[in-house]
Amino acid sequence: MAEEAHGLGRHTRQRQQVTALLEETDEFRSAQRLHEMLRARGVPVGLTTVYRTLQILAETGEVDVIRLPSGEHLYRRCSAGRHHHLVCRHCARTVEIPGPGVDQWAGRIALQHGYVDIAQTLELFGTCADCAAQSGT
Amino acid sequence: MAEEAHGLGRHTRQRQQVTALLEETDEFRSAQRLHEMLRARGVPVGLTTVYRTLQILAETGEVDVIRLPSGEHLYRRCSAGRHHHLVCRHCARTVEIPGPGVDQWAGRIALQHGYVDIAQTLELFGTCADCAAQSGT
DNA sequence: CAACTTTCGGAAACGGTTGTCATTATAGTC
DNA sequence: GACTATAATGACAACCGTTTCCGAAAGTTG
Repeated sequence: MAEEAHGLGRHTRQRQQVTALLEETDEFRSAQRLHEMLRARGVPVGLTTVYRTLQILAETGEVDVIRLPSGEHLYRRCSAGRHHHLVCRHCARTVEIPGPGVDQWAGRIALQHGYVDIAQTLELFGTCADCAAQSGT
Repeated sequence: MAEEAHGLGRHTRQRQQVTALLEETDEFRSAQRLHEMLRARGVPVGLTTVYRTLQILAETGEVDVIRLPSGEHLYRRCSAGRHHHLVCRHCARTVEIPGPGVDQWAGRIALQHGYVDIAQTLELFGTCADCAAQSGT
């Protein structure tokens, strides 16, 4: 029997590389960027595979996903616990915001209106101190 | 001198039709759907124009916009005051949630981390009572 | 090692949205 | 009412991140 500690099925070289790359930093990065980075370091992996791997990891909750206003998805290794993100819209620097309170609030609201199976999308976008300083002066 | 009560520039037949259609109901509808509806009732308007008009209306805060997980945008005439939406993921029935509290919370968090110029995206998606009853039984 | 199954990955398709640009409509001015 | 500068229109093509297709390659099992 195979070890299924992760949501992925088979233990392939490509998937290992993707997850390894995600482990390296906390930055949110797009699928395309991750693909680029792997190619740059000589790992021959297809863009399709990167997308698929990230999709699986996202479904099983092993990575966090946020969606930029532009529509592209950014991925990052997941830290434990329910939380939201405060993301710099220029450099993507991210701060994690523990947000159990928002969940409760959402659940309460939903119940009041008879809605079930609630999902919420809460992300905060802003300009971080560094980026503000650069463009400001 | 022209009347500039709205954010739109010239007062064209097409833009009047789009805004008029938005006034009719509170439903969230996509640009494509609005376009379809206008054509169906014999108003010859281009899809591009509908997109552009909605974009302007959204920028000037005259319509609310939400983004579905699929990436498509839904528009609806705006009601006054800061608020969020509880949207049924099946029928798009929407309840407005007054949410000044979330704004304050977001502002406080952002300040703590030195972020400025904050924008937040908070939408609640769920299944409304009717839709839940239909699929459940 | 052989047989079987999953995964890979290049290329093409997708779908909502935006850009292009010649044509048309609008709103001040004469 | 015409005239004219200028903004808006709209058919079509381009965009762009993402997904699908499907034959080839690699992983897994017995």
